[in-house]
Amino acid sequence: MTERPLPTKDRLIRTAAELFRRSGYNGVGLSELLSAADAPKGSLYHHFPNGKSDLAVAAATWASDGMLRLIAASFEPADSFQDGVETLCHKVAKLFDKSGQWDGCPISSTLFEGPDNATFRDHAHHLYEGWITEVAHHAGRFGISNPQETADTLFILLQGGWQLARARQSSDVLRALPQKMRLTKIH
Amino acid sequence: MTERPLPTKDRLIRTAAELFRRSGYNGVGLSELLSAADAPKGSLYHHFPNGKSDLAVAAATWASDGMLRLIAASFEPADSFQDGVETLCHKVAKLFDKSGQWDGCPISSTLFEGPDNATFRDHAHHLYEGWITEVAHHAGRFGISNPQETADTLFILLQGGWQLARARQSSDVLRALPQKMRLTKIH
DNA sequence: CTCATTCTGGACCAATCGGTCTAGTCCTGT
DNA sequence: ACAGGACTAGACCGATTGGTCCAGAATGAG
Repeated sequence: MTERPLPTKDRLIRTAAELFRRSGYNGVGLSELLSAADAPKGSLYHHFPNGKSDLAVAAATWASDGMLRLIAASFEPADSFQDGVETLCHKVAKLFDKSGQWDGCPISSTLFEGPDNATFRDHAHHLYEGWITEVAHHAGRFGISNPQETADTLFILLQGGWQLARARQSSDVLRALPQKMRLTKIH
Repeated sequence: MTERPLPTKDRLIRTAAELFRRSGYNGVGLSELLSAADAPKGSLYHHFPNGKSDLAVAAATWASDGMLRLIAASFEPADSFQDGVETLCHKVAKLFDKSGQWDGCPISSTLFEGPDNATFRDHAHHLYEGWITEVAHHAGRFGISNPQETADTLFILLQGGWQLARARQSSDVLRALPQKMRLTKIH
């Protein structure tokens, strides 16, 4: 086992991402968070001077980076755009199953709540557009005619599909997405 | 003006639905809720013995009924299923704009948080399937070959579209949904 | 070894949380 | 007129919230 102690800051970010995804920004108290991360309060406010909100932004960014890596890992070795879509949806479905079939989208759970802070909204928008840009890049690479719109569609299907999967407690919906996507516009 | 005083119970449900949609179940305190509804605490616990959670279920149900009426109002006078989809997406876009382009889905904001109560999850599932069943009914009525799957797709597009619209602070995404739907499966 | 900096540990705080409880008001049926 | 249930009003409660603060441990540079 790689029993790496992992620095406190990273431990905070990871557990924050996990807990916020499960219960939402307002559903997680600092005490619960700190005990889960096994860190004292002083460390939190040392690494994140603005406390909970700073940590939430960091956690959402970290989670978003993971998604970007998932997208890249799906499309880079793919033979076609449709092939990448298939792989991505499959990976997301696995992620869903591993998350206990209940957690929400890490970004919306973390940033779409809490203070109706403009910073939160803008950051969420920024992260989402990052996903879409990454998908659009690959769409263009595979010669899809309207990469931006195609990326939008995939994003919408994944978000909506995740929501329905959550309600049904089943990843079947997510696995069926590529078919819907195929019928959409990949000529 | 129809200055109907509206009974306390209904006032509680309506304001609860509104506030939960905006800030999520855990983002709204009883004090804020009660002052917004101009009701004392005693009334809440008279009408909803289990307090906040009972109220949340009632609020989500009320909001869901509104959505069911929106679906019916879109498909009943329609000339075709695709026509109904167009109308529905248009209506939802208007709703989005009227909500200040920030509120979430009333059901997920209210029930997908809070206690990881099984009751909440089941009720959310029940309400969502109600929407889908209603759409599927109209899809069948218009001779769509696979009404259930078509209804699923529309639900997914609306949920995902709403999410993206929220991030972009624009209802354009929602208005563009019918086109994606058309390309999807209506023969 | 020494000193400065970074980081940890946790006591402490006011504010707010959801919830309980009871005294009183209002409304309705008789 | 009066009885009785439906409803309101809000004081009050213990628990928990996010946040502050500082003493001290650990660390790295000279």
